Amino acid sequence: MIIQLDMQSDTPIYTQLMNQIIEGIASGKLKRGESLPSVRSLASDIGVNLHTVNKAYTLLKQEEYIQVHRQKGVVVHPDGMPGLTPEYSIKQQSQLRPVIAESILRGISLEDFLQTVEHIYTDISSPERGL
Amino acid sequence: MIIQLDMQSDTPIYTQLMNQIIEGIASGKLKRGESLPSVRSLASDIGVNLHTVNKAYTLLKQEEYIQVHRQKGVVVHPDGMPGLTPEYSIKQQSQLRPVIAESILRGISLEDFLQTVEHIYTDISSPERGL
DNA sequence: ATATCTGTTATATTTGTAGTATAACACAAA
DNA sequence: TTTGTGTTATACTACAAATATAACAGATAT
Repeated sequence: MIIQLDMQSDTPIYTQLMNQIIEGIASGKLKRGESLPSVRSLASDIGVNLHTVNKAYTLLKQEEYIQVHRQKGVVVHPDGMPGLTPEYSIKQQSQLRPVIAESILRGISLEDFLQTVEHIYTDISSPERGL
Repeated sequence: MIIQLDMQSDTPIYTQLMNQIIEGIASGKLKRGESLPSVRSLASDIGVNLHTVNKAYTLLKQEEYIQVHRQKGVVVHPDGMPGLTPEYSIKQQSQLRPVIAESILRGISLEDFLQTVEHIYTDISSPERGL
């Protein structure tokens, strides 16, 4: 999987990494049990420090999106992803609320907002598949 | 308007302030031209430094959500809010994308996600009105 | 066995942001 | 002239992000 980083972004590198891996799993480009690069090789590839990658992996592990074996390396969680937990539901709503509020402030209708969401949703879940 | 801050949150205070003022405007609790507390009085009220409030106000001014007069103080922008600009559209999508990706990863259907969004949207735009 | 490749842990350092603490300036109203 | 605005400047502490090395622990290949 190709990782694209924006070093000028105010989003931390480890967060950008997490987001891209999450989107990779969500889109199906990364499948259950599939291997991810080692912390060192990925760090080397994208030109960042080992610890930056390690932080992203550690957080993804905490959320049970990936598994880490001491010698086998890092793999997408083979048992599948966790579902909609109460904790995630709270996190999700606290992430959405400010975005929705600002959109309302700018006069964006519910219908338009839902359409934007739907567009992004389908864009992520229906990637160009080289079948 | 009552401001509620979470000093334990990893969201910066000035961001929490911005979010609450934005939601206040979005909900109609804060109306066009309505006065906001001075930087000093608000800072004193919520127990933070003058500069923290000033930073929130400065950013809200940059987005044209409020107006700042040197002596009259701070008011909600009297000319109304800016609409859906291209810049905001990009910002909005970059905020939504990671949330949507993670929800897809956790198996949340488009319909369920849209329902969550709709719930938050109506919750913000239909506050308890003491008419 | 012994290199080698994993993740992991431990320090230390640099850089930038968040937040605080004072102080002063510019301007306008009382 | 005093007072209350926003504004600006400076300095400081605290913390997070990121880097730089180094070493440790475990498993695999040679």
